[in-house]
Amino acid sequence: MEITQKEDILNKFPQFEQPLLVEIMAHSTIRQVEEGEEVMRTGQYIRSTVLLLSGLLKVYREDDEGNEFLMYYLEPGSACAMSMMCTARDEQSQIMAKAVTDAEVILIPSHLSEQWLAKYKSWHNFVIASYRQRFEELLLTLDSIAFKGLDERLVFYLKRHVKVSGKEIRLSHQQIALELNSSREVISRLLKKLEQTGAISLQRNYIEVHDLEVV
Amino acid sequence: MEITQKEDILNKFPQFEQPLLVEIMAHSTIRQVEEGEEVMRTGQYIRSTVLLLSGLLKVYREDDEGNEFLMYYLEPGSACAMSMMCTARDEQSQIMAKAVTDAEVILIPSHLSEQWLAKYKSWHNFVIASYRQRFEELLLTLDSIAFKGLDERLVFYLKRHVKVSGKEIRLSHQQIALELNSSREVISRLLKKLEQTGAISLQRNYIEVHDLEVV
DNA sequence: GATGTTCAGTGACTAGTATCACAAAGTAGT
DNA sequence: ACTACTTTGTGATACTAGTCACTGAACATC
Repeated sequence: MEITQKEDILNKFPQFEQPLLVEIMAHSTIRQVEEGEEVMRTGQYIRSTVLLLSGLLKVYREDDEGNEFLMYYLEPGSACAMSMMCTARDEQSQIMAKAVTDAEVILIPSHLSEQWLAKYKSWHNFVIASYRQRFEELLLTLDSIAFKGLDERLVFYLKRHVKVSGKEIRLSHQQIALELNSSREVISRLLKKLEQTGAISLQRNYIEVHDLEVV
Repeated sequence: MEITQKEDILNKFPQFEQPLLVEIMAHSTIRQVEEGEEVMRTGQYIRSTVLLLSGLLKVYREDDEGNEFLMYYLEPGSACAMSMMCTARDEQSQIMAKAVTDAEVILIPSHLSEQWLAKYKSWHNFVIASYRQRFEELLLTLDSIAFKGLDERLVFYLKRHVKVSGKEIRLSHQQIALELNSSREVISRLLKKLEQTGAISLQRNYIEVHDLEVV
């Protein structure tokens, strides 16, 4: 069991040097997360750095009235940037993270991930790269909300979905509306339009993406 | 001259340990920036970490059509998080930064700011804290765009302005409209409404904020 | 103080999105 | 196959914000 897990970690994080992998194995815990389960909640205190080993997480923001919007997805081999920034003094999470599929996460105690920054070059690089990637993805999300109409945002959303989980999207219009902080009817109408151009085809709880570039 | 500057730096960054201040003095350059001047452009390669010594910078995002929206302000004693993330491999800036007032910035060569992470605890903490603060501010901006109407966004904008440069706001409606990616007429109407509630009073190129909490 | 320029105020219209109400289609359980 | 439930489709309506066209006020320059 331990050996398989270690190999798994090595597979997902090949850039880590051997001694770091050993430390990860020795001091971190692996947690199984079920589809739909919340990995992190707004306001929750963070004591661990979260790495994703398998599955898919969505990271999103939620306001007081329960509205939400998607920030980005986390794929295996990546880390929750928020959990890395909350190291030192028991800070609170500003975001929500939920498992889109069953997933496995590695939890590394904050004080260790802090130490490793100085100790392991590969860890340090990984952390900086994670910050940067998340920041950039956040900027893309921001752009799409600030500058684009809902039609373009929907296309952007679908494209992102295709990238992380393929051309067969199993979501109801309601779920999509929620993640874009819009309403079901509007999403239905826009999807219908996309179907008419031939970019996608629609069935119940199912969207098949043909070509979103032509739109 | 050098001595004054060194004391300035110490004043703005009291958390830095003495040897670090010495290094900053020795290896960084100070650049005077005039009001309205661009400190950083989207797509520009970044070779320095930027610290703000005096004045006020606005950091914003711009799209292909020249639309923009404000991400946040940088005040003296803070750093451009983007410039810190672009260390290693000559990355490009994703953002614009412009001087709102005359300003002085410290430019630290990227390779040094990288080294200092391991060498100086205070630098390391400063960098992490900067990431976190910018990330949080960005999330607030994102919230206001995603969840709120323009009226609330305007109040949010005015509040932020009061925080960084006081209750007397010397801006035209046009400039505000630009930063919120809206149009002049709409901003004029919303400001008028705020004036009617007594929250602000309006004159040409001038807004005096009385109390934005009541709104 | 006449003139040109920038800034602000306002009404009319339009486009995009949200909301409401309801119908139709698909799915699951019995 | 009947029922209950979920999902999708669609028209009518309302609201927010953007656009256009124009007016008047404040300021600068000469």
